[in-house]
Amino acid sequence: ASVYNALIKAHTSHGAHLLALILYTHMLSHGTQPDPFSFPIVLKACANLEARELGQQIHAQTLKFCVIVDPFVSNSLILMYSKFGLRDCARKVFDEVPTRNVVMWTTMIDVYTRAGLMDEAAEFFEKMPERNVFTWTAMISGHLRNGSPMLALGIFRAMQACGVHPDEVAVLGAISACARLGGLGIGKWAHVYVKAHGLDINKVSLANGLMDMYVKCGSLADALEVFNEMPKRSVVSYNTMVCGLAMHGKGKEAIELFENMQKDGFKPN
RNA sequence: UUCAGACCCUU
Repeated sequence: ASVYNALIKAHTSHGAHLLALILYTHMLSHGTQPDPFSFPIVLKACANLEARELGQQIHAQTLKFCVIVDPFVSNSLILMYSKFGLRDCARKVFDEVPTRNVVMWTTMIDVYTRAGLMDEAAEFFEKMPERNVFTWTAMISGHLRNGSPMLALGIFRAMQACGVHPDEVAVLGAISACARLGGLGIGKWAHVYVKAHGLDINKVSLANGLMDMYVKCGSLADALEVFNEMPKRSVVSYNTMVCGLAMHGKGKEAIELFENMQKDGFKPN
């Protein structure tokens, strides 16, 4: 099965989910049994294709072929059902797992925040035995999605108070909260934190987030500095800066940058 | 050989 798994995985990572599933059924019909490594790959493909019937069939197969409940498989089932919009099914899988790990708890929190059920998310957050940076960031992103940047910042602070070190995604959440609140002071602190802790500022989304924060907090000069120092830019980087210049009354500079963007080979979207 | 925060950050 491991040879098939590698092949199936190669297809899913290129977005060819349907081909992956065809390959999987080919494997079954040729007498090769799936192993616990097969299911997460193929369940994710079902989730992406919203293939509900097949997903349920494969759920049945996990019960048939797995002697013990594999945490990777359980989590993939929870994710798949939540993508189908079947929150109760996701919850049922979670409730029936004998030993839950931090990934499953975090997945459930994410499911609830996406549904706007922040009370349920908070309840899970408090109940769970251990939390890591993914868990904390899921709560931060959840509050941002649901229009509570103040609460997002509160969670970020609590995370640090608990001794969990923020990574790029966590800091980006805090930066995004600052942008919405106009909190230049904390935003600058976050920028310093990124530099001081060697977080990867070359991650385009992190630099984009910093630029956006500076623009919205009224510091165009800082935004331009981040932009100029970016080794790699995306079309979003240019959009952010063009809009930033325009919002700050620099119409001419905005148009110039818009033209430079096209010279750099970026097509306006 | 397999899972979670990032269909995110700009408009």
